[in-house]
Formats: sequence, C-alpha cells, structure tokens
Amino acid sequence: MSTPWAELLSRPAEEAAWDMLGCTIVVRDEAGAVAIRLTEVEAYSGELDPGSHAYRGQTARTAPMFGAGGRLYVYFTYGMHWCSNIVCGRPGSASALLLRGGEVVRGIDLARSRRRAARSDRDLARGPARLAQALGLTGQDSGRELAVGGRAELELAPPPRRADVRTGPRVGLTGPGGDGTTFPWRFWIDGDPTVSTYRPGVRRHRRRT
DNA sequence: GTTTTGATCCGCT
DNA sequence: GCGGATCAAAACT
Repeated sequence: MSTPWAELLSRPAEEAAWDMLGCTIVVRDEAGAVAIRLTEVEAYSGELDPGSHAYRGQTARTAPMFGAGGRLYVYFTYGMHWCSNIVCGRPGSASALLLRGGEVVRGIDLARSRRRAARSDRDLARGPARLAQALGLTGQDSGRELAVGGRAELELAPPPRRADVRTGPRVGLTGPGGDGTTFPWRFWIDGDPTVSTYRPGVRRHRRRT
C-alpha cells in the first residue's frame, strides 16, 4: 500500500525537512479536525546523532522511531509537555522530524479551545508543545501511522523556495558532537510569524528575597 | 533538567 | 491590541 507522502517520508529527516515545510498535518477526533501548516521543524537521525532519542538504542519509548517513515513519534518531556515528531527514513534508521512550529489553517476554534492560554492565534502552535496540544496529540498517538482519512494525515504542498528556508543549530543540545552545530538541522520558513522564539543561553537571575 | 510555556511588564503604533 | 523581554513553574512518560 502507498500514500501520497510515502516517498517523501522514506527519505532521511534532514532531507525531507526541506519539503515538509509548508505541508499541513491534520489530526481528527470526535470534536473535529485541526490542520497546521508547518513552518519550523528539527531533524534527528539515529545512531550517528547524539541529539537523537535513538542515539543510545531502542527502548519502549523510542520504538516508533525505529519503524518505517510515515508514523508519529510523540514523547513526554520536562514533566509537562508532549512533543510530536513525524518518523522519516527507512526502517531501522531512526530518523524523525520534530514539529516545532506552525500555523493553524483549519479547525481554529477547536485549537483555541485546547490552547486557552494562547495570547493570539499566532501562538496556537508556535512551539513544539503548543503545536502538539493544538493537535490534541499525546503519547497515545506515538507509533500511529499517518493514513489518508485517518486520525492523522499529511497534506503535501509545493516546497518553499530554498532561499526562503533558513537552517541553524537545533535547540537544547550540549556536549561533544551534540552541541547543535555539528548537525545544523533546525529548519524554518524565514520571517514566518509562527516560527518559535529561540532564546539561547538566557541567563536566569536568582530571585532576590 | 539550560527547555517550554504562561503570566506579567512595558514600549510601541 | 500587539509583541518583545523577562521571570517562574513544571499534567499525562
């Protein structure tokens, strides 16, 4: 069986990223559907990538990453947030794209109801945990195959011009080979307002008492 | 836990 | 009202 996105998602995440920007992910449930046009993603790729959850091998949590491209990988982090990925590449390659930011293009009322704290529509899916929450994705969806007409699917779009795509270090990686600059695999659409704010190394002041 | 989010403050138009 | 800057708190694995 095949899907419209099978070829695209069989490529390594850092290659697929260029064509994933501008595509729309749709997630449906009883309450309706929310569709988000992707404006910012981050690639993670298997064994050679110290920043990847798959770097130290397969676990129950990361098992979906080791499957074939075309499924979701959703993980829980910092005791509070869900982050969603689309698995890319060949089976066993453990390559995935973290969805970091996007624009809600359909189902905006449903997205608003899930994201009560959003100050404006721009903030509905600006940031990886916000995006996952706007879509209603949790760990229960980890491993789920994208399917035409299914709970989750992808709508392809013409890729943005390369000149409109910026790349840079990924967020939150430290240590040798994993400092984010070895693999500058953060991709975003230049100037798009729904790209998340990146605040590197912000110095926190100890609260004065 | 050096990330993410939300609340808050503040300047801008 | 919008949005940048700053600060504090932290579901559900």
